[in-house]
Amino acid sequence: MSDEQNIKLAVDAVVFGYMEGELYLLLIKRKYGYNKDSWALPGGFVENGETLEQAVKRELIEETGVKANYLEQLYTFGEVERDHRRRVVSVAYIGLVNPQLFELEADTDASEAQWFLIRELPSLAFDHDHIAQSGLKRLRAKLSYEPIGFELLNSKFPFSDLEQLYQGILGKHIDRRNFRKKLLSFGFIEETEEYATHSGSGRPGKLFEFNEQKYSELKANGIHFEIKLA
Amino acid sequence: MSDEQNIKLAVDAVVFGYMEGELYLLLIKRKYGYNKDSWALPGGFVENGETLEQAVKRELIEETGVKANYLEQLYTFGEVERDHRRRVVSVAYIGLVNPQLFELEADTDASEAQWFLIRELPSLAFDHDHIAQSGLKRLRAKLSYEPIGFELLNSKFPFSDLEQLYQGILGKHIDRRNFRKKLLSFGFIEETEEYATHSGSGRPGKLFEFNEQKYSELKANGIHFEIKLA
DNA sequence: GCAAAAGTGTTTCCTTTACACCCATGC
DNA sequence: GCATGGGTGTAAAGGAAACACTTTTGC
Repeated sequence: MSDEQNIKLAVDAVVFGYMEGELYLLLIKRKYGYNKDSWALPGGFVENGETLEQAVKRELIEETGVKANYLEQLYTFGEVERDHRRRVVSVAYIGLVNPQLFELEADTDASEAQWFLIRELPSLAFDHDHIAQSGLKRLRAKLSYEPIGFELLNSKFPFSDLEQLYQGILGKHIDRRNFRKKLLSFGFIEETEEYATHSGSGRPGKLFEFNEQKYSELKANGIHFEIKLA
Repeated sequence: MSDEQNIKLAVDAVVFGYMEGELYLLLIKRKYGYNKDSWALPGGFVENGETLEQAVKRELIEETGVKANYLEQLYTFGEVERDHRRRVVSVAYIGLVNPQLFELEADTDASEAQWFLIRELPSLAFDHDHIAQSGLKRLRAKLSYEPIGFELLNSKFPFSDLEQLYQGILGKHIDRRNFRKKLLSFGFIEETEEYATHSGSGRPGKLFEFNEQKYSELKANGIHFEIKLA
């Protein structure tokens, strides 16, 4: 029985980054084989001795040099013809990364790795357009009912960064006062004594930091968070 | 290269049924191989020419005779040691079924198929306990922010059935008046002119039906549904 | 001193909750 | 006629939304 008879299992990563008010997606250019030279999501086959999550992390590092500190399983794509060469089922993950923390380095299968503005994506190999869109949809949904997104920022950030992040990703205007009131009311965002170094004009804002532990505690008790999309 | 070198891909189904105020889980007794005679979730290997969803549907029918009218992907379980014999990664689905519509028939790999009260589950083969619990958690979460659950009832049902279903699954008391008001306010539950045939004592209630189309339209526009768990 | 962003409270509105009595039916 | 579940409205409380002026800084 040839290899052609078996279903191969792969993982793909939809990794988002955020810089200066804009959301980016991490893509690689494939070095070998079918779909060579087209842009695609980082990913690859799962090896026998590793879990799915280990596989994504490994592929991400190999292909881009990025180590995602937030990873969550998105969906498993199992259409029969998603890869024309052979049957491949792929488990997709969402990752969040602060791009400033990594220098992109294409290593193995990828000849290039690059951040693309989310609203200027090239067309992607296989069904990766579809996977990326699902990822984006999930990110938006999740952001609006769970305060993730701190992974996209520096560990200390002015409040306006958070605002902009939310507005950027959700594509909506958010009332500054209500947003700040709400997020601070949970208690997992803490004020530090530092101030932003003036990154332009205007009054420098205080820096805040995310208290992951407090967040986990609250979450365990059923946090109730929601940013309306109106 | 022996078969042992390849990862096998399976699907498993966490199928819920609802009868007389109680939530049930559909289990099979395995006929062959390792874990023979222990209870397990219906499921099996994905074949090369079928999608994941087709595989679940096929296995469900083969092993239990049940045709789920609601199926949603739950999660993909990829721990290395979840099956001690060889590497198996499993894509789990949640299904909802009105048990009264089917006679259980174990067919191929299963020697028996049976509905188990959710609070009296036997211990299951492999990591199926874990999968089942994830499924239950998801069902509860989903039920509380999206009005699924009509698949568990007859197509025409008295309002009290819905109430009981919600209370049964969420394990909480719900105010009858507020619940009815809220659900009817969406407009996808329609009053019929029929009345329940007295299934006991008391005044027979009007029968309602779920208008799936209206529901889909609303959902597309971003429905806002939530049943508080307090 | 002016342009740019940060910081801050109050009022209005709407949604959610709590709550109790009458009605139809079977026995 | 009584036991059982069905049907219904209103008031109070709480959370979300709308909204504008003052402060600090760089230039």
